[in-house]
Amino acid sequence: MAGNGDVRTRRVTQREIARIAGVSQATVSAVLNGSTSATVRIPPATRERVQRALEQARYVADPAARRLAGLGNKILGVFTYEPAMSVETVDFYGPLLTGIEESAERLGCDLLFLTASPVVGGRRRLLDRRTRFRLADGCLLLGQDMDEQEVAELVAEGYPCVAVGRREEPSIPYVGVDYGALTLELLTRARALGHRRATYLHADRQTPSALDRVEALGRATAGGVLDVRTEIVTDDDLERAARDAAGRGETLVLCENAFTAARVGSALVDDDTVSVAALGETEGHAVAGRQVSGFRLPRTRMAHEALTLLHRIIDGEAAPAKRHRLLPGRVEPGETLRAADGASR
Amino acid sequence: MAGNGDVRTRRVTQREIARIAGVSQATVSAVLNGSTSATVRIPPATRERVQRALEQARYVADPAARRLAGLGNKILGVFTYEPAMSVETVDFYGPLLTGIEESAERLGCDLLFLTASPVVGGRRRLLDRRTRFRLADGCLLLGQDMDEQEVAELVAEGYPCVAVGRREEPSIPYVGVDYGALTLELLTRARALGHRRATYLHADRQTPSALDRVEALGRATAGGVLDVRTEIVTDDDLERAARDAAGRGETLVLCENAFTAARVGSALVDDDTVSVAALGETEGHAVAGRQVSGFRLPRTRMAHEALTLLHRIIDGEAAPAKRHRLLPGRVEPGETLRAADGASR
DNA sequence: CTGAAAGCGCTTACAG
DNA sequence: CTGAAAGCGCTTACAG
Repeated sequence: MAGNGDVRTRRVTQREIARIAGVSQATVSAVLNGSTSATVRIPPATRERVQRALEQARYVADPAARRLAGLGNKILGVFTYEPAMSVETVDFYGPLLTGIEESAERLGCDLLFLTASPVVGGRRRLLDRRTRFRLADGCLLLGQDMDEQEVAELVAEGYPCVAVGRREEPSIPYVGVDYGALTLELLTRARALGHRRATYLHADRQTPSALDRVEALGRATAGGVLDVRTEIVTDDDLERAARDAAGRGETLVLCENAFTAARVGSALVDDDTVSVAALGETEGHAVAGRQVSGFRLPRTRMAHEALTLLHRIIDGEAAPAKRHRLLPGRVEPGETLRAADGASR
Repeated sequence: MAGNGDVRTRRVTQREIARIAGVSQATVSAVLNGSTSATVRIPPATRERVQRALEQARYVADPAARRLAGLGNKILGVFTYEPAMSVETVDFYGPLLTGIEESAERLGCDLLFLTASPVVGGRRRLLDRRTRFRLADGCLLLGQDMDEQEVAELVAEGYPCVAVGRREEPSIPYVGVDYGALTLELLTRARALGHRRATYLHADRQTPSALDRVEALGRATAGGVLDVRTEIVTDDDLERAARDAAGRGETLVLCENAFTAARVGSALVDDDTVSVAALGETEGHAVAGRQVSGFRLPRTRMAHEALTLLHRIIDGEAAPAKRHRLLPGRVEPGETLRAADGASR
């Protein structure tokens, strides 16, 4: 069968090293692994002889064999529910990938990107016969639209995973961003600028971080910070909904992300009485030359923390209580959130 | 030893499936592998029973065991001599990564990024005890500054590799860009615009593609297309060398890449008599709002072709003659290469 | 201190 | 048609 042929390459094994050094294969293994067992103490002379043979023959352990024998390989899996390096998604994934690569290098780990997993219904299947994450010591999970049940199964089996982004399912370790705190901070700022009533336009996604934002808006309303109406809109309805909000005399339209905020901003560009802000990363997004107000998310750091957490879990060093982290972000004041009276900020 | 502990997770094996289905483990393997041997013909009834057990127990083959048993794993290694996903290098590697991910998905392969290999003297070591590319069926090699000898050793051992970028060492398969043809095309264009004498400022790197450019310039000079002087400059000397060229009455300064071209362009921005062009990718580079003249390189396609070639070599399907490919690029006319008389193009 | 042996999960001739 | 057996390269108790 093509693509499945014998790919063994002639290479140096421990047996060969043993022959050269005049010891047993088990001794070579012991030298390599720093004499694990307390009983095993190899005399310096033997050790050196083996080391020399190792160097000379350029021995490299076969990771498959190590793995099969029950050892870790310092390989971390990366599972993305959608392509991560494509032109469309690089905005979101790019900073994460930067952090992942950096951390992997620092931790001395290789990265297995599970690009082969079949895409069913627009997202990759994690639990599939063809998914090979088991070669990795553990796996990082990236993507908005994650099947938490699947991940929970994996975790229950004892396989180390860490999600990037908050998860509901309590068994799943994650590193996310504190959208609740960011949302509240932005609203507080809006209030200081004179805003009293706002509308949040969203697509009603049920991801944890989407829910965090809605929940924070509710708390802000209840707490008297700002009176926020929420409205579920489709993509086609965005501009209409924004104009309606303006018609009701609201002075602020909040959007789920920079893209929708930019569209709303464009639709209201002639209306100085309405501000716009996104409850998401807005770097590089502008309306009529004005930086969109919103958040700065520490994406590279998230990746870094997630990989570090994964590494700890693999090492059995992460107490369950430390498996959930929300990192703080920063509010980007931007230029589309202005004073409520229409004056420039 | 931390980080090296037992990472086996309790999982379903063929033996377990065999027990459920009431057959031998070997039969399970035969069913899974589509009855390779001609002698093996499993009756539909048995096959179905096994299939059901496989589904029900969510069997996933252990890639390490498959590998050890001599089969391919559909894992392609990616070795980059420098970080590929960092902010500094994403310009160069980004389009390559896009192509790599796409192709891997299409080929049904996972990607092993060898981020763990130790960096010695500013670049990653390929042949090192810690390098785990052997887990992959083959390996893609990315980076300007490649130790061809090392790679040749790997190839000689029978390990499938493909380099991105032309290589001198004839045993190394590669997919590169035809810098020679691009350089000639740009010079021909310059001649049509009235240029007769130019200087090429370069750092005297000895990479194959750097040499291709110099060689093409030599041919162009010998062939009477354009009289090109070449000058080796350090980074600090760039502006001085460019002004000298102008002083000698040359009308065109050629640079190695868009960054140096932009610097030269800035230094000569007041001098309408001197044009600037880069013998490299210039997308997104401008001087005083003018797109830098140069090349458009098919980086995504290169990655795609390289991965496809690697896949073929692994399958034993690539005739040695087909292991070297130079793809055509496109000359980007840009706005910094103007008519030699200083008029706008 | 060191070697022989079992076992990790799989494939692949080879007997029945 | 199906099972028993050897072997891939490694680790790890366990005997000597």
